[in-house]
Amino acid sequence: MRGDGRPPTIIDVAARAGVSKSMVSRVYSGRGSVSADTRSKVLTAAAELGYVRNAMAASMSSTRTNTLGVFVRDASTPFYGRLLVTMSERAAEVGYRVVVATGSGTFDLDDELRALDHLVEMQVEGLLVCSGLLSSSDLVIRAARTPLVVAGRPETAETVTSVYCDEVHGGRSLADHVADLGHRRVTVLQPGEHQSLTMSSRARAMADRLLELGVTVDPVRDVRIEDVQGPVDRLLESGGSTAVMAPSDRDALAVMAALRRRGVRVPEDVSVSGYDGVAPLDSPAIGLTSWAQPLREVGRRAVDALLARLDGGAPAAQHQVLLGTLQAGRTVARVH
Amino acid sequence: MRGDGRPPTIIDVAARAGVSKSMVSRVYSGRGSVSADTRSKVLTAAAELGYVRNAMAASMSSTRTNTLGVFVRDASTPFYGRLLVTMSERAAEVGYRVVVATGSGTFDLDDELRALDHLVEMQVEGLLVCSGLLSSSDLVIRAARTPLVVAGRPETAETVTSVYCDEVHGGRSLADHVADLGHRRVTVLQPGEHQSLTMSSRARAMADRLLELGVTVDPVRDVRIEDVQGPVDRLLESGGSTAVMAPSDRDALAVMAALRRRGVRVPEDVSVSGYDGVAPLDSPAIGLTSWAQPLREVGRRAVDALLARLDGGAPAAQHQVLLGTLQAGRTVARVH
DNA sequence: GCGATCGGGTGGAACGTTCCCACCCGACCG
DNA sequence: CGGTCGGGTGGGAACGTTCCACCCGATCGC
Repeated sequence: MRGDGRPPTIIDVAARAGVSKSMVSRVYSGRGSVSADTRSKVLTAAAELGYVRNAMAASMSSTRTNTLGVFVRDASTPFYGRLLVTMSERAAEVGYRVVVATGSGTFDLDDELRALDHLVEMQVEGLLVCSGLLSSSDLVIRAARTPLVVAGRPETAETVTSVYCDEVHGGRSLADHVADLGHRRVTVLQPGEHQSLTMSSRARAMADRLLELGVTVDPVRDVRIEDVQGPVDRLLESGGSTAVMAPSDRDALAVMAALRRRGVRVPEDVSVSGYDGVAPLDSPAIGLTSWAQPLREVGRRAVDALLARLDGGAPAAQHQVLLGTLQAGRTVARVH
Repeated sequence: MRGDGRPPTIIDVAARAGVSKSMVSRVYSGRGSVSADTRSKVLTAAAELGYVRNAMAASMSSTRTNTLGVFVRDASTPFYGRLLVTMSERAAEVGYRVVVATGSGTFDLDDELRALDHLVEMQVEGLLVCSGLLSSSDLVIRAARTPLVVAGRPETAETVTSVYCDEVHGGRSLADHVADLGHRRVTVLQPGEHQSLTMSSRARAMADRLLELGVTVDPVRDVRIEDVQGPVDRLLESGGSTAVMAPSDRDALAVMAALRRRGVRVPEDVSVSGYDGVAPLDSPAIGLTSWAQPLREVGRRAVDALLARLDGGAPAAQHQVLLGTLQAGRTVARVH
């Protein structure tokens, strides 16, 4: 060991074990052949010294990091949290490490781009991006350098692979369910495209389908979750709609809170539906009616798609579209 | 640029800009002085080449990574998710990067230890650990090499710094609330210490306080969240308790689901309380009565405590204990 | 019995940065 | 007017691994 306080290196271990540093490297990297005798000498010397391998130096030298970068918009939400966990699980299964960058509610576009660039600087071999905010062109630039897979939101750019759910199918199916239960006039919350691509498209699908079915739609456009009270109050004043379809579970919860504040019962007086099907709102104790996205499947497939590109063969870009399932809860009641 | 397909390095940039590699390094690391002219020459050359800095090589050479490692037990839960996001936010504020490792529901102790060791191998300068599973002695060993802060669970070891909430205060206060509302017989779900240190101690505090107040306690020990139906059924048969206190919001939700399955209304027939105060159950739409832990504060302070140790001065180990606040919802009703 | 093969081993050159030291030169000081 | 200072610059030695070329002796097929 060196005199100073720095942690021991393979050279220190080699000296103590009486072998060359190459042997220590072989023991730890698992490449090349080592006799049982040498291996145990190295291992005991390492244990005595308290040696731990320097993964950075290793990948610096081998120019392989065995690491995937995951960016999620906000890990504290169940949607992205679930995606993050499945991805890191799957990556671990196939022998990759994961470096995670997460934003938060207050994160803006520049922050997200910076976080993404950080990941690239850390020499990740591939990038998994989960965010509705980043624009396609921003991603294309980065995808030129590092293989990139977008998960959880549609992406049609040629050079970017993506795995996502069919928002139109989901929105229409959920609208079917609401109409089936007898609702003839429905308020649909429709965020703008600048707020979220996924939410606006699923909400548009809901409205379109309802109209097709002859249901009257009260559209509320560009509504933000913080001020959902106003639209809800107006809905109650005009008194027409028997149901509110929100573009996400989170929005549905906000609507339910606003209704409750006015003494309106869900679903006896007004029905409410969400979208995403995230925990814990799917619990029977709450019973939110929603459209469940197969997030585990999305996460798993996104990792696999990225790996396929990394391991060579895979075509430049492929787009996998998954379907979800109806989560029929208690917040949408039958009307007569 | 080199002939092969490898990404450009500072040497390539230097050649193109007509300066030495030292200059390029200075421009990107911000250390040392560079004339405005040289800086712009370097920057344009870099842009033309599509150069991105290799963060690994940089920290390899400087033996400083500017990176903190965060381990959370399961990022998909709101509790750990919140902790993770606040920590990464705070770290970003003070100029550190974060490498995250997350387990999942199926993660066992060995997996957690491996994940922790991975983080250390990646040369993080400090470790933030959020998990009720890891034993104190496992952590002490790792803390010897890398400064380590435990967040969200009590830790009394000498060499480990910790930031956590006072479980006894919280448990007792919540018990006070339930007793105040007139409940004279209460079922308390008490997990074993091997399941979770925090949950078992808060549950014990609840039971103790209720007994002090002359309330009859029906203890249910070592209950697991999957089979909460049995205890709930027995409670209904014996018919004594007017309230169930669960050791977490998640457990409370499971109890509510089990009650509903038997046609029992909450809170009209039986009251239920949780613990943690996590989103989205704190929404007025749901109104779960709980004890809210100041997770943002825990996360922020944990990062700051770690930084204090890194920047030298801080004492070997300090333990910060925070208090929570009552989240009075609607799931615990007044009884007469 | 002899070249080919193979398991086990060595030493040194990468990998892409940072950091230290040496150097130059113009400005300022006594 | 010589000496000192400091901004700007270049060269080379780290940093801790992996990987490659090479070496040695034992076994193998013929």
